Amino acid sequence: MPRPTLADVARAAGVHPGTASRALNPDLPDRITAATAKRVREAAQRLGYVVDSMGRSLRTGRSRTVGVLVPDLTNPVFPGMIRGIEDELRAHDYAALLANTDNEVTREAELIATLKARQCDAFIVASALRDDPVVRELVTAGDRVVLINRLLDDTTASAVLSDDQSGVAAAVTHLHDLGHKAIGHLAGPRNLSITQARRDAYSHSMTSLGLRHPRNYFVHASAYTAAAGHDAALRLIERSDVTAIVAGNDMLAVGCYTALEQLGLSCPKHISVVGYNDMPLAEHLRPALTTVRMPQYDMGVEAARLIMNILGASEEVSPETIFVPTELVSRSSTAPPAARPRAISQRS
Amino acid sequence: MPRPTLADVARAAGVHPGTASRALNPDLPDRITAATAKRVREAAQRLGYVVDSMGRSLRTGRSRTVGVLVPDLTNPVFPGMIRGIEDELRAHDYAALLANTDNEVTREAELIATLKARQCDAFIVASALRDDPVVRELVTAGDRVVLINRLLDDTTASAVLSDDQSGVAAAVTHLHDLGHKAIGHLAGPRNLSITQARRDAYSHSMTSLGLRHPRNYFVHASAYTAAAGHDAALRLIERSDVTAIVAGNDMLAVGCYTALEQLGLSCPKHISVVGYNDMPLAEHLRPALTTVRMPQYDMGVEAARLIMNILGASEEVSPETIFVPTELVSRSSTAPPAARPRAISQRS
DNA sequence: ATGAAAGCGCTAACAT
DNA sequence: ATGTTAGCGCTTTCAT
Repeated sequence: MPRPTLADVARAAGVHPGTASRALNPDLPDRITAATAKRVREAAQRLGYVVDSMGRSLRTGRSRTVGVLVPDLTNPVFPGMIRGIEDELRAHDYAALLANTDNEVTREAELIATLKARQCDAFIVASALRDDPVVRELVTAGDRVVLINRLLDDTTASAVLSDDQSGVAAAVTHLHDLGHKAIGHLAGPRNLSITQARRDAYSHSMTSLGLRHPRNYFVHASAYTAAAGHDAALRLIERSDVTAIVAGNDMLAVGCYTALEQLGLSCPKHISVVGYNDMPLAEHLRPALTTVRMPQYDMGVEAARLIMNILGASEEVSPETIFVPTELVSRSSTAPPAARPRAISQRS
Repeated sequence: MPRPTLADVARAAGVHPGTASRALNPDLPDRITAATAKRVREAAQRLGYVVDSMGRSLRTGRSRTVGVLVPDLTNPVFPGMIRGIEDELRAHDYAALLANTDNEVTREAELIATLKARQCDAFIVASALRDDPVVRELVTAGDRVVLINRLLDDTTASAVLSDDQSGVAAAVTHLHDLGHKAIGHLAGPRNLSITQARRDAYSHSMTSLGLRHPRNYFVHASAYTAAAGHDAALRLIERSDVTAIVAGNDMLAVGCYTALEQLGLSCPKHISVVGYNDMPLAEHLRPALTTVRMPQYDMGVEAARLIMNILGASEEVSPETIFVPTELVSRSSTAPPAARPRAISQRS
């Protein structure tokens, strides 16, 4: 026997479909007798009825679905956020439609089109570039959008961010407390807002501690990956006398590790490294990575809450930015500075 | 102006909606004049028309959506698979609806109900327990299901698996070639089919190499996590004289690392460790993990292909099992055996 | 080859 | 408080 329909339930309960609908959606204007409501619910239960979301969506114009765009699911930061998003959405009877953009704007555009075709009510975007044309279009066109771990240049949208200012400050201060003066920064690619935020936070922290930070103390990696971090770390270490590195995220910190290994240097003996995010497995790297913990799950939850607020409001709500607090997790990749050995083995 | 509908396109092209529908879905029985087809397509293009999948689904009874159930997105094996699934599905104009089961059967049941309500045409399940009642129900009820990296006891369903037999054999042989005789196995939880498959493969490999493998040479971890692996590895090392461990997956191998560290032993000096999966970051652990690579992305692609075949067929297709080949990746966690130091520090 | 019309399952406006 | 009715956007059978 096929899936029971609302009409089946209504028939079984001896009422009309409209009544059955109202009985099962108690928050509607017109109320229903407790008795009939009960009868309908029981019939639904007995037949194993579940609403057909297609029929409902077609009628209401809303799908109770939120599109979630991430740049790369294999980056371990995102799964945590997604869990948070999913859990919070489900609590409101919404589902997440997930898509990878691969950091490609064209793919992002394509996916957004697909998601719109599937009638997503809103979008949570973790993949936005600073000048992302597709996402900007989405925001300016009045679609409901929440950014997560990202911002757009020149366009305000609701967003959930970690408090990079205090996070980076904690990292720099931690290294300073250990006795480091020559602290470098391995920044991510320029086209992401977090890169800029963390770099500014680095400069600001160094300045307020009275530490020099000449141009050769920081370098940009071409992506937030271990490989790009490796290349950039080689440049940073060869061109400067830094005894410690604040990496833009944990994957870049991993790149520092492999660069140090290649140069015959050891962490934290010769150079200390601090990451950012506290991704899964960070504590299982060797040395265990000192890093700034970003509450990924909570960020996801907050993003979903923002979206639910926006969807629940009858009028347009003004954009809101939520900063989640960070926490320095001190492990084994940081130690007091020691002299770097004279001869650095050249690149292979 | 609101999203254009098919009627809008039809009007713009000077045809009736039915004709427009046929023009845009070229693989239907009745063909259309090349001229009108072109006219309709151009109108659609011009207006920026995208089909409303709700309307279509309501009419056709199919949603072009596949539910994907994973036990835990933060386990780094799954993102790769999901990427493969997504890419292949999208090539056929299908979307994936993703959900985490958290390894809880009740949550799994709930999610499947939700996904059914959203009219998923099929399911790809990476979360099935050997005796999973919910998934079994799905299979026996005739729903379209493909399992990935999992099997059910007593119920045949289409599945994509890694070739554990040869994968584990490669690991054992590798250790044997290095000179190890006392090779232990750190297995996963008993309620998963891969645990059983890998354990059987271990026994079989040991036997065919003529190696002893008494009961104290293997132990089950309570979950495929680093913490559970840690506990089980302590038991294995304390109760046996193994000089090498084949771990059920990479997370368990990480547990071996921390257990060894706690015991004051070093890897690979005192004990060699081989993982399974070659998850992201495996090469960035210290020591870099020797492991059996499982082509996660390809497995996802294969699972999606199976589903597309099943969905495309007019009749019921008989279940098919695809084994993907594995490859041993030799890194730094394996080396020739050395005597284990006499005194093992007791557990803290 | 195209037009006409019905209907998928649901909800909301209107009627009682 | 409940019944009646219309229609969301699409596909498809039937007619021409």
